[in-house]
Amino acid sequence: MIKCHLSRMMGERRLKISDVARETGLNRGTLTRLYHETAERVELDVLDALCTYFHCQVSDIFEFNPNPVPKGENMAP
Amino acid sequence: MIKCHLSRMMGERRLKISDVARETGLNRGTLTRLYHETAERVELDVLDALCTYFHCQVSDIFEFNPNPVPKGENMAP
DNA sequence: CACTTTTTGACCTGCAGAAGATCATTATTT
DNA sequence: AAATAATGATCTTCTGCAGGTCAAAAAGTG
Repeated sequence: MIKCHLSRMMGERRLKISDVARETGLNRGTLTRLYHETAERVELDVLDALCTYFHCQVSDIFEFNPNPVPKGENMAP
Repeated sequence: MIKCHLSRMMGERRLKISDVARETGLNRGTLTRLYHETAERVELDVLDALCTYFHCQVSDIFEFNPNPVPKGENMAP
């Protein structure tokens, strides 16, 4: 599965969704979906804006995990 | 800008669009758009299927290029 | 070479999901 | 406590991929 690390990247920088939305101009709903990993698609413009904003690569935001965690494990609150 | 390396990855393996479409089950139109970099969004399912198929990471397929090539340059044939 | 098969690009319609806006609830500030 | 900000949820609109088809181009075959 594809894992989105936006929440981690924001956490490391102590950023709020509203901060990123304001400073990137991206839609807050879009960021919320990426943050909570409920997004099922990504606009390349959005990915571009995030990479620019975080000065990072695509791989810092999206990671392919060939070994998804089995259900019910690693679910610490 | 976000660069898609699908054409390079396919070229290295001498794969045709129809090969990848057949073997991944992905829509040919979708692959054509990624191949020619006319796609403006990516379904995460599609990205997952491509990473699985090529045994690669997201960064092998998508790259963020903070220094896009100026118009009219590097446009060999 | 001509003929067949495969691949490709282009186009169309339907539809899934992001964009954009709004509202109620919850945090945070003052 | 009151005011402000942030968030989650929900709704409508709109963009562009999925899926299909068609004609042209490429590759394969006798």
